[in-house]
Amino acid sequence: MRIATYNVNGIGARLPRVLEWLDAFKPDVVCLQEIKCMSDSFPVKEIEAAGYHALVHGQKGFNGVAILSRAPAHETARGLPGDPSDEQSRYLEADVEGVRIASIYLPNGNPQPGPKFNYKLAWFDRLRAHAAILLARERPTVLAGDYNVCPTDEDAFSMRAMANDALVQPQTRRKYRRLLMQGWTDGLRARHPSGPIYTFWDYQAGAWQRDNGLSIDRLLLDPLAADRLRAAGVDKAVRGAERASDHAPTWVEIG
DNA sequence: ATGCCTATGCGACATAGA
Repeated sequence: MRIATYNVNGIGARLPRVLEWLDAFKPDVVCLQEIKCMSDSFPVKEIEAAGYHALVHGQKGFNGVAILSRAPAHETARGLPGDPSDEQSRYLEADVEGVRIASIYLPNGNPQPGPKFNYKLAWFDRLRAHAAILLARERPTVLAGDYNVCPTDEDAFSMRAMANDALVQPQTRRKYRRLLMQGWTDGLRARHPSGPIYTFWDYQAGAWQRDNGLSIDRLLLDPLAADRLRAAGVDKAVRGAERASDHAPTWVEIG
């Protein structure tokens, strides 16, 4: 079973790229982030024609997550629990063929310090609280998404360029590390333990051409899913296409 | 030191991204 996460940066602009990629790589489950549309504006017809079911948690203009799956998906959560006043669509969760899968769009948090950074850190705390509940179920679980954190210096092309960015701050890294320490395995790093394995390249300053990337899209596996981990990777070539997202699809294969 | 680029919205520039 191949599970992918892909921040598409607007499904309206990205649909041709997504359909090409689905046809070429045929992932079983796809967690999308930044669809940037309302749920009823999502191109369900086109996705279904490509052979996928679609669960959509949208929002006008910004954010928005979805889960695409070849097998039917049974929704288990819409929105991250813990703050009823949070109206941003950044979390969707479902069971697919016995695997609990979450599509996560963790807040960016820039500029820092400031209210957006505080929101990011608070969101991280809520995610950790919910993740503990998922772990306690002791069922195969994959938390897939754009975590908006470079966990180590190796996950950024330049620490000098990123020094003031919310993605590399010690507070951000601490939250991510605390999440992992609950018992999650970072599937991408488990299969690529050292060196750059970027998943994002900025549109600006020729970042793609210079390979100035960041590694911020990850899939976290509970112990049962981690035991079944076969492979992990980044579909880097997708980033080089015309009108590409600034993120590349990132995936794990579990047996 | 700043902006570089891209997507969206009821738009004619602003906001957000990372």
